[in-house]
Amino acid sequence: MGRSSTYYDKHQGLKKGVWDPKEDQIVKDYVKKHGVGKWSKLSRETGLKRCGKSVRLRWLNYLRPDIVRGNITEDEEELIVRLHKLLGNRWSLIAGRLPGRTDNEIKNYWNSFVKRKLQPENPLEVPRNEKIREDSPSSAAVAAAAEDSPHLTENNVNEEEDDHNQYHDFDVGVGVAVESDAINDNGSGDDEHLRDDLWWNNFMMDLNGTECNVSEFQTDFTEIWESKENVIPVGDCSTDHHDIMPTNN
DNA sequence: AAGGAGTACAACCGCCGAGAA
DNA sequence: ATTCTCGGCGGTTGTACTCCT
Repeated sequence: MGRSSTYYDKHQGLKKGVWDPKEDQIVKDYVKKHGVGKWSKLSRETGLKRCGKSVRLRWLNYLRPDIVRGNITEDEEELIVRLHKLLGNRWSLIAGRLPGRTDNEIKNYWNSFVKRKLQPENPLEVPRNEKIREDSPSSAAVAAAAEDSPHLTENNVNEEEDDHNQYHDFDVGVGVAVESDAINDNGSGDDEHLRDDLWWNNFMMDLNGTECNVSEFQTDFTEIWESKENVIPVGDCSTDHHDIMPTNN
């Protein structure tokens, strides 16, 4: 899947393309020892022939221990649709509300699946390959969201995004709350949570001043998550971000 | 069985902002 | 004050895979 061939950037002597298991292990070992961040330093010190950006991407999208593998669940899909309605293409922020999911994964998911479903001419058509996905997403959920926001069709997503540009001043660097032991060893994991919560708090407060109705938004989540079993009740928005996620059994 | 079309997703690219030098 | 480096983000690309005809 993805890019198949490995090749070298002759200008910089950097390797590109698919990662092999040895490279993955080097990154894992380094992070375990030194924590995340300083990706360029990682490359230099380990002799990994990858640029820092590439290493960072590999870690965030594939190697992180808290990554959730598998298909997007119905619950997650509902959340994605509603968060996208609020935030637009702010994938890192959306991913920050879906523990274990990456912005890349959500972006791919949206581009390949949800947007197609939101097309008004064929909103509920099931894609051919959906049979492959064991827990295929809920068409009803997406259709309902499309009904809520019929302006969110493929043709005008960019216009919608302009409406969200008002949020660009926020600290968006808190998108993903990393929870691995390695990160906590480094002392940054808890801070990440705190900053995440702070951001979310600010976001909810600022939302009050926009055309989006924050109380309506909160009601939506309450209805969604409290209607399911084993859901932690939605508290105020200063609580941990897991407060809107069902517990895992 | 083979070829074409559509899909999933890993990875790259370009831009931007923050902090260091 | 300016330049450089690095990390982060969203957009896009490219290929393996799957299904349909």
